[in-house]
Amino acid sequence: MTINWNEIETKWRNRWIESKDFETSPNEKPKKFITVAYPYPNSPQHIGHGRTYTLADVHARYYRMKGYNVLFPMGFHYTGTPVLGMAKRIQAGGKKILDGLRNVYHVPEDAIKTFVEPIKIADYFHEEIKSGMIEMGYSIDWRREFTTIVPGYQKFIEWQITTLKENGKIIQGSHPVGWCPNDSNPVSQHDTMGDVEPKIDDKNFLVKFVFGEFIFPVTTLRPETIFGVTNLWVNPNVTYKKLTVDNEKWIVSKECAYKLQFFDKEITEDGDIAGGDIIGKYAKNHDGRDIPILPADFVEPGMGTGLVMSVPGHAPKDYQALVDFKKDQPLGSEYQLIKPISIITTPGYGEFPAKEICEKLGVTNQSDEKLEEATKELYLKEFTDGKLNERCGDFNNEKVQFGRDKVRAWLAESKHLEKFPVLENAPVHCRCGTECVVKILNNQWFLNYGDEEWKEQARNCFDEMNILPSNIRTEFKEVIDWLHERACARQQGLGTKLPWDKDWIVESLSDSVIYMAYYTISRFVNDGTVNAENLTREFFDYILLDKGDVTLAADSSKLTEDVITIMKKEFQYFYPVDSRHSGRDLVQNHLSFFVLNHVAIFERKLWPQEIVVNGSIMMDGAKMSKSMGNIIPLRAAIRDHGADPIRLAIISSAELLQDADFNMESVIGIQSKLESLLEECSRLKNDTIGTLEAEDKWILSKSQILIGMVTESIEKMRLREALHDILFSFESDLSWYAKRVQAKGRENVSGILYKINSARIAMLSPFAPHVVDEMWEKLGNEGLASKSQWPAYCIDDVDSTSIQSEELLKGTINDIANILKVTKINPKKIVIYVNSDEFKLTVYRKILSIMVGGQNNMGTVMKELIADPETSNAKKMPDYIQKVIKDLHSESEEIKKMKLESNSFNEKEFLKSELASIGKSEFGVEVIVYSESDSDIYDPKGKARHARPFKPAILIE
RNA sequence: GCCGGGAUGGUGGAAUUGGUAGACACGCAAGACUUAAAAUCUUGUGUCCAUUAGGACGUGCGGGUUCAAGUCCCGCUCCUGGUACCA
Repeated sequence: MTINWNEIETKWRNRWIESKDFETSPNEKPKKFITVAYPYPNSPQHIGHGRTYTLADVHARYYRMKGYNVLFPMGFHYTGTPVLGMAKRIQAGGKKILDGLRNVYHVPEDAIKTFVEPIKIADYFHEEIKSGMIEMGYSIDWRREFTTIVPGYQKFIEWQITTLKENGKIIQGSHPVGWCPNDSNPVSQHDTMGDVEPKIDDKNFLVKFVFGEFIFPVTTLRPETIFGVTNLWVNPNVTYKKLTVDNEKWIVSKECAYKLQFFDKEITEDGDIAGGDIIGKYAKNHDGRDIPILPADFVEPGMGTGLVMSVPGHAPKDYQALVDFKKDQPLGSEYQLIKPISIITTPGYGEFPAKEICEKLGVTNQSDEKLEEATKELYLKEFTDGKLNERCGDFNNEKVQFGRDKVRAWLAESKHLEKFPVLENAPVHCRCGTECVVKILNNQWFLNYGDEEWKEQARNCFDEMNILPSNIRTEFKEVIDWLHERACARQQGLGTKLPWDKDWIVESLSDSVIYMAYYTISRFVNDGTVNAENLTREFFDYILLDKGDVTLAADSSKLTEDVITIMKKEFQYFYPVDSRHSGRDLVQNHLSFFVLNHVAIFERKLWPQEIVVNGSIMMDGAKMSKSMGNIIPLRAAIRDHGADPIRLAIISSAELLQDADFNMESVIGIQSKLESLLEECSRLKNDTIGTLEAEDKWILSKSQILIGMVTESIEKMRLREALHDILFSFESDLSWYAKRVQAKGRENVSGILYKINSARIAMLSPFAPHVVDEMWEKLGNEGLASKSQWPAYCIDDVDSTSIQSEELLKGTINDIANILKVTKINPKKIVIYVNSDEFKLTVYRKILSIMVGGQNNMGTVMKELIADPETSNAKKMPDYIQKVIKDLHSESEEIKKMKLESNSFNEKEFLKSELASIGKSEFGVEVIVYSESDSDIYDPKGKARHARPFKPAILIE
């Protein structure tokens, strides 16, 4: 059978929409509130985006079948800058982006024409993504949909940010950003040529030397080396500038003077000074030592301040420059007395590591390229393994990696040091062509995530929360420890203005942290019950925080008390969030902020209950990227292969946190699996079930076990495993059952198969909802599978005796087949000997009980056997013990437990009645069963004595 | 660099608390069916040695703990996510 996926999917999707299956309002049932991070609509969805949403949808559908009233809503995150950059590029006729829109995303020309306006881009992809979500069968309550720039949402964000400010979570300070001097705007990846992210190196510092009335600032990444300074380097060919910087007189290069303009300092220019005029003089360092100023051509005016401090003991470049310099100096010159100063002790290096490494690598002069390598190697080694020595005063014996920060703090305190952030990956160019600089924004607004008390509350929340998979918990812990102030407003982009400072827009990762609460309100905004103007501060305070009272809220919002009460009930019913799904890339930001903001705003009982994190999707081993290369648009994939096969392929490709490698072969495999399942369902009928035979009891028990396992897996969001069990593992049980039924020539099993498959199909419904509703219909069941009850797992329905007896039968058949394979005998007669020795059985069960307890060492088992008077004679049969241990060792924990639980049964009777049919059909000869103690036993080769419980001896002639 | 996560056959990946490593799927090979091919079905498939029986080795590398290590500990190598105005 070949399925027309789109036809089936449309049929059922329409059915769901007509009966408003996913429109969820408060009722008397217990609720689950499942949310996913909403998408940013600047491109169509591809398979990779589909993963998180599909996982969440399966989760939602599962809970719905479990009897919960499940709310699964969706919004669209318009906040931010990417569409601004896109619009700019489109307006400029950027070929790359236009090609991408036309050829990869297949956006119609009419739409592209409108894309010069950022909102139109978002609107277009919003609809595109929404259509994809509908086509994927996501069970979303679309009545609650919103974008983050609608007035109602903006009111909500204003309330949120005001509340945070009043709770003392927002502070003002300075912050370095990448900046375009031409546009007077911060630049991000989307604003630069080549889409490079301007990276700011905040670990770069400026150290001040005193030069007469002037300050002589040099930059360094290693402030601790101040103790090892022997001289300063100045380029003799450069003309430097004299500046007044906040009441200090500085000498810096022209390039540095330009950069300083953006550092929030008051600067006036006082004229030039030639490098040559400074050389040969002395500057004083932090402790008043006279430091000679020497010439060096390698000093680049564009780097740092254009002035360099020389630490020849530990910096290979400085060492080599000093060597080169001394060569040109007369023998008696005082400069010949300049010697490197050793300040760091590093294992593997002597007093002057810079000298050693230069000699090791054979560096010949200061323009030698090997100096880069030498610097890198030594820098790292000294950082990780080095210790400051006695020349470093109070910092003697500090490890470099800790000492550096202490030295920095100490120098900063005495005003000898300040920050000098630089662009790590300079030069970065803005799209306008201007080279970007670092700008210090001094009136920046921050969320104070560094606040210890706040962190502690977040930790409490995490401690109580369910985190799936659990091994990501440590990462959250690290993130909370490491978080500090984070800018929460920016100067451009779509979004909501800061209520108290309208020059700023609430940053996109700060306006998306507690919006799940807004889903309970948006329904009323969308249907016109309330307008944005009604959403006042007192209104939100009353509904979300239970502050004030209904009268106050009604007065302020101009709404009736009834409406407010209904809305408050809606919020109280659905909140808190029961599960939040997201990709792993959001752990360090969104998900952590989500928790931090909840604990800052809401009372404890409204804190989130669970976070589920999934890995990304790879395509043929490579990450799917927006650079428009290897993406598969979701809607195209649905059209070509069907939504259900895509859903299953996404889920079955990897466990939750693993990166999933998506490939089309698996989609094809899944399609054929679903096709044969649908076919099977068309054949089965709800016949009455007669008297149960051994294999019927077994397969019914196995299906109960399947229900138990699948339910447990889904609870832990181990969806790959659950799906695997439903589709594949259980298949092998069914084929064994088919073999047994066929061997007996039975025709009366349709009712049993119907029952089993109904449960199996129902469990598949959250995963492949469309085709399963079709299967459900084919089975002749009432209603929809997606609205049916999740199959109940009942431990009492598991017949452990039938499981172990069937295992015995399978094992015996297997053993016979193995012997036949090895011996290549063409069997004429097969004889089975069953154990009947009571003592052997007692010992067997004793060993079983020991092994279920976790022990399986021969010595331990033997000791325990001997200790028990009932089995102490076992010491005479070590060979038997060893074999039994081996037998049991190869069985799963569950089987062992079941064997132990169930009372022993009559092996002989069972094998006699069941082995005949299957033996005949498998091997084509009669299989005769004897008990070891039977008087009429046929045992020409004396095999019978080898029989063990659950391991009959076998004779083949 | 720092903070996380990871490395298992030809491939994707199982092995959940230390207890048969390689489940399951793909691929490949042989066979059946077919004029042929595709599809389907059956069988085989970690490596090496061995005609067989069987044996040895084997989870990135080097050590260690344990009766037992893919799993725990120490030291490396490589890959990967994040690294703060990207959503």
